[in-house]
Amino acid sequence: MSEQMDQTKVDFVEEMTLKMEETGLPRIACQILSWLMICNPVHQSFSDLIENLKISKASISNMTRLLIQMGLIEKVRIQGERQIHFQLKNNAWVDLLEIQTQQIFSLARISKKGMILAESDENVDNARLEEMNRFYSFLADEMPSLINRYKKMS
Amino acid sequence: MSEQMDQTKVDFVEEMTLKMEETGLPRIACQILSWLMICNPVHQSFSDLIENLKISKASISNMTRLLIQMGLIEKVRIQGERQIHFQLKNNAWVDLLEIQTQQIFSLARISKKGMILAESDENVDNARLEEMNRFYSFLADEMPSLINRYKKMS
DNA sequence: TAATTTGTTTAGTAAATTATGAACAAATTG
DNA sequence: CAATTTGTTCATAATTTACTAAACAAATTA
Repeated sequence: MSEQMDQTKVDFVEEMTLKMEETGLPRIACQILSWLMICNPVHQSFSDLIENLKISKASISNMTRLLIQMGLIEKVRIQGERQIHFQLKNNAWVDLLEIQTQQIFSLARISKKGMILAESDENVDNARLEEMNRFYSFLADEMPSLINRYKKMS
Repeated sequence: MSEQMDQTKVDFVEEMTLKMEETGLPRIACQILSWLMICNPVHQSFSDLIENLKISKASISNMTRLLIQMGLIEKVRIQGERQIHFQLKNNAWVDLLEIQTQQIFSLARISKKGMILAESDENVDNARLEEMNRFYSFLADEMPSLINRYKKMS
């Protein structure tokens, strides 16, 4: 029973890891993140991660730092335990989308800049830059309120 | 004057390329895409791209194929010209977001699957999977209508 | 303070990706 | 049909990234 559940967990980690890798995140970061979705307890030490994911200490050090920088996980101190523990942050996924929304702002800004530059050149057809800017300006407007709408749901 | 405008274009291509590279797209694909935002005429041949971007024929062949697969650009035949030409597709950016929305569907599905698996194990705290699923289900619901709202704008 | 545990950093390797020149194939022209 | 142009594919070079083992530093314990 415990054995069987472990296999189920391995499968889940593998599936979620594969999907997350598509975003460009390194494999081991994806494995750690996926494991932290389903582990028991919710916080895991270096040795927990080594044992369950079969990865090196160095990778854990590096990839947890990356995930912390991204705002997806956090370090926690557990009463009576010497080792550092890691756990998924509350609101990790919302925070991630908020960061990605910054890219949308950048693309709106760049396309606007291009429009202004191209306006002074009558040989350049501005339609492409205008369409890009119209779209990303729309998203830049809408994403924050979309996210707020989610946050206000209880 | 033409010289000066060229420099402005080079700067735009460089800035947009740097930003697009953050998404993980190869540098040359980003350069082609950026150039196709501002070139005159809007369609460009192999030799146009080689001349303006200083990149190899082989890279153009490979990276345009990638951009076509992504739905961002298209091949066009120009009346009286032998060479294939490439141009930015209409609605490229909206189409791109629609593809990215597929990822959201996947994450909603995976987290749901995890919830179901974890329910049968009383030792696993389901809160993390539930939060992830609540968020991506929300987005999976909302993104299509957000995109439709944009499409209906005139 | 010596011994042990814990975590980071360094250094090196393995693997994957990106980009190119050259060979090749296909189409067009004279 | 020979010569030229056009675009793809192949082989390889260059770069980057991911990962680990081992060295190291810091903290804890005995």
